[in-house]
Amino acid sequence: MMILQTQGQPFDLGLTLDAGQAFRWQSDEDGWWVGVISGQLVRIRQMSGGDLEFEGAPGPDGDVGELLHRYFRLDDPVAEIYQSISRNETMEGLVRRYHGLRLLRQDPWECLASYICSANNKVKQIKKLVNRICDKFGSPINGHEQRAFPSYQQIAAADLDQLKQLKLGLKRAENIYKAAQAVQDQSLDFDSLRENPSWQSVVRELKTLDGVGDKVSHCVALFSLDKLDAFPVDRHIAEGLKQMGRSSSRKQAQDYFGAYAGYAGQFIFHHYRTESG
DNA sequence: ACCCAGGTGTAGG
DNA sequence: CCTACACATGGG
Repeated sequence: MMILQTQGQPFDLGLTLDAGQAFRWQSDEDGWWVGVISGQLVRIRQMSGGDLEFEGAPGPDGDVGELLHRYFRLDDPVAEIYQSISRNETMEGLVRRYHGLRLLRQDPWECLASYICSANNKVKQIKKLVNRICDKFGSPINGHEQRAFPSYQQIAAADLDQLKQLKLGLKRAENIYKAAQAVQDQSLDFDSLRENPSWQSVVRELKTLDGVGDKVSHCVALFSLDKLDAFPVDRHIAEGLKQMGRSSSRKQAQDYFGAYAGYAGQFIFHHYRTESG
């Protein structure tokens, strides 16, 4: 059993994993969470002091502790971020109430494909679709029931008809398939998008894909490409902004919240999703 | 049966 | 810039 220290910083594992940004985590008994990161099965729970206890075999992408540290964005200046997004009393309240809610740094391809599935779906349904994709096309993990999220190479090489048989709805099978081709032929390059400091150009690139509009492109930029000023607006966030007495225009909200707007959005989303407005 | 869901694309003002 | 609507699927 290994320990990952959170250094006393605000970090709530369950809140973060259950806030509708990643779709493959399952809570076990006794507060354990099971998920797959970089093709590696990980079991993790938060101890009473706040530190994280985890187990998982080190894989080709290195030490699991380092993977988790990266995945959970433990380097984020969270105190500064929470202060920065507390721009009004409502936000102060949300930051206090959901103290320890964090953004994740997900794999861009998995994030993109998952959020193509997210359009006009409930979180519970998105989880089902994503797990269906894994069960059908993902590589098995050494003797576990779970499978990895399929690589873009695996999806690009898949039979489109088999992908369609997963009943993903709308044109998601085609759109995910075409997105995988784009990543494979490097017309879409996640590494350069991550290095690009401008969320605008990242969003512009992502939106050239079918099934990727304003909302999904901002989610991918925020949740996987380190664009913390990206600001996805879905129906919950639009409702939250309205109740905050603000315009639900994405751009206005983004300007209002500033460099860490995406963090603000996650608090708003979580609150108005779970409290149903 | 009707309504909704972390929207998108298209068509028409 | 805006609004209106169809779209596939499953759950309440």
